[in-house]
Amino acid sequence: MSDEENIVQVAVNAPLDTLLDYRVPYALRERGVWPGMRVLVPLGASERWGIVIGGAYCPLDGERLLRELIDAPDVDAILSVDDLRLGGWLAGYYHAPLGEVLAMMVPSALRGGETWRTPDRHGWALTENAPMIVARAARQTEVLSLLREAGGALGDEALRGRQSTLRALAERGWVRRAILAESVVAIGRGQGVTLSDEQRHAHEAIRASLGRYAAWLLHGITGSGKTEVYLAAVEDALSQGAQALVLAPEIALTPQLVARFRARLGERLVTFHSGMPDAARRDAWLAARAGRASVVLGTRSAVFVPLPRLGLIVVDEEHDSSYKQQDGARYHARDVAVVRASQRGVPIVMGSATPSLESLANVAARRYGLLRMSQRAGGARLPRIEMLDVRRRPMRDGLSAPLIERMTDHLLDGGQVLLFLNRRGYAPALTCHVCGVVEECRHCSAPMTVHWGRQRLVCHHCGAERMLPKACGGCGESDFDMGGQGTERLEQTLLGLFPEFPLERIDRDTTRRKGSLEAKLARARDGEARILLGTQMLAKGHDFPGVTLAAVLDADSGLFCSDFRAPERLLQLIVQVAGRAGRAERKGEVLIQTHQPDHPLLQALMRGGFDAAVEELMKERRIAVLPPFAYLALLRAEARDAGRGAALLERCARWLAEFGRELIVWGPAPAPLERRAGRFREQLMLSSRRRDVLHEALDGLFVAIRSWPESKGVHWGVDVDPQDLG
DNA sequence: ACTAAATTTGGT
DNA sequence: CCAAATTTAGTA
Repeated sequence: MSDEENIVQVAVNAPLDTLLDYRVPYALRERGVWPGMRVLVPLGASERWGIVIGGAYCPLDGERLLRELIDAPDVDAILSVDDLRLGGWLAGYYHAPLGEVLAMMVPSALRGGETWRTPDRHGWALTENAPMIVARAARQTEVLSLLREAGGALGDEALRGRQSTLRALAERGWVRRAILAESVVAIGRGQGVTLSDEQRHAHEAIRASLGRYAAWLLHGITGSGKTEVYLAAVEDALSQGAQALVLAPEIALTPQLVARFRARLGERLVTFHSGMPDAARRDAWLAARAGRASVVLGTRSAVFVPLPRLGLIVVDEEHDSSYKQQDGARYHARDVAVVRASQRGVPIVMGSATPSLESLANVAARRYGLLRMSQRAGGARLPRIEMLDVRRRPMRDGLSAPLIERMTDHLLDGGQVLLFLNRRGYAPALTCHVCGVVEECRHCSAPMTVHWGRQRLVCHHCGAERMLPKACGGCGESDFDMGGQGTERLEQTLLGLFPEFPLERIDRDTTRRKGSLEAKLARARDGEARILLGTQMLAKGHDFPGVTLAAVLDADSGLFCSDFRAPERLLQLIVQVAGRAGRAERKGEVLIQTHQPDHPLLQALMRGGFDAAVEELMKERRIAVLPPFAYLALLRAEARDAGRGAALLERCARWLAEFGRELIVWGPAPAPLERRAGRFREQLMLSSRRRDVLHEALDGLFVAIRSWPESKGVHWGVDVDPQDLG
């Protein structure tokens, strides 16, 4: 066939399990079409975008004619061979369609028809003397930081509606008109920073591994100065002319990390996270791709930012579960980062004060090197952790008398107090005191949370809201019981107990408005707020030097939970919380309220700290054949009517039985939240000590499922290495 | 995902 | 009984 040379395989952005072949039309042949290029293709009756994977030499057998590409607007491939290789691994490992994976690797502003090589794009650029903030000019400060985040310059289209602000800034000489292809200002290497012995040791190990693949776990307690090590290693990479990729869990939650990187690396740094406008994300992505930006600091999705001269990857807080994507291709950014480092032959540094069991197991298996830092900068001491046995103690809305006493001591002593309660709202349920009916979400099989301030019931799973009922729907009486604690109720209790001490509640409900989190954190840091109350949110990566007492109000909820990772998360919370208390000269205290003081995990923690507690968790995981001693995949099935999902998974379980003892199958069982958003959810857990067996089983199973009648009308999918089983 | 085709539902 | 609603198959 004479057309052989002019046929390409395309990974179309659609949930297809194969690549599709297309003919290259006459008009596109001269310029050529090659792997990594974006192409617009006909698919059924519509048009879709895809990425060229390669040439095809053996098109469809049979006489059916291949269809032609509609367009290939770019002059060059948008994804490099390296990018395609990473995407190929991702699609295989997470069992996601290649076309969807590759689309995910490209920022949304470049996914459609807009061409990305826009010569002479006009915009605005920062000048050298632009300040970080402009006093009493929030709009100007915002524009300056937008420009800074994008690498120093942004196109007009990304700055629409800000023309008057820009004109004001231009008059003061802080911004100027610019053509965007030009390179941005670079500043020199940071100086005057002395590393401690531990930091120097870690830094030297990483430096010695530049230029080849090596994986490092930097296990450093809070305050040991991990960021300084990252910065030193990044500067090493930059001085060799390489680029660096730095991942952090929730960039919006860690402005301090961004500020420190920005201060040291200046305009060579771009940030990349989901809170940025599409145009700014595209510009940061293109700046990295063109080599104009040397360092990319971003969240999960930044793991795909193209870096032609990649020399180092850093993953901060590697244990954090927000690295796991929870929909679509359910990838884990830390694990993708390790694969990327290995494919590109560069070192990766994963840091945490509370490493995941998976990473610790990789250290034990000698796949990762361990770098430990156990000294706190400035000689600050780690706080004492104390268990508070609350059995038979009088409780006042979740606060035991000894805790209230201890809080009083610390507050009168001038200290700050930090309280954790991992449940927002007023009360976790509204129960009729007469007939016992619990107000449930109409779409989920879960009780709705009472939000007193808004006088509403809110479903924390699907977000549904309704008015607080005046009378019980079952019996008509209006005598309700609101047992249990949420942060909103605790706030009221604390306002009553300690009216003279300013309080700051930090959870998703009180930080919804833009900038309110920053404002609250600032009040917490500078000591204006004396009592800090919040959810998980408060434990992540914030420094509160004035805190002398921290308390975990309900440890038991982490000890008895159907999710096998809950105890690990509780341990991480306690140790992270401990790191927040007493960082300055004052020694801190950590209190853990529990009804289970004899629980082996808590006992181990008291006896031998984090390491002993980890050993305890490892023991349990080994016996139960759970990660890191086995690999998991969760098959999910969702259907409008009950039973159909289970029927499909039932057949899957039977089919998988052929793999024998190498593969353990649990279920099918209703998902922890059986009914969610109006659909019934079932799941089947697969576990194997051998990763290859698990993946082989999944590959075979998917081919089989598509031919089964049970799969009709059922939404099904797989989550490889699931984080939470919900 | 999107769309066209096939099948079920449902109202007069 | 036919039109609307819902499910299913296929995409090169």
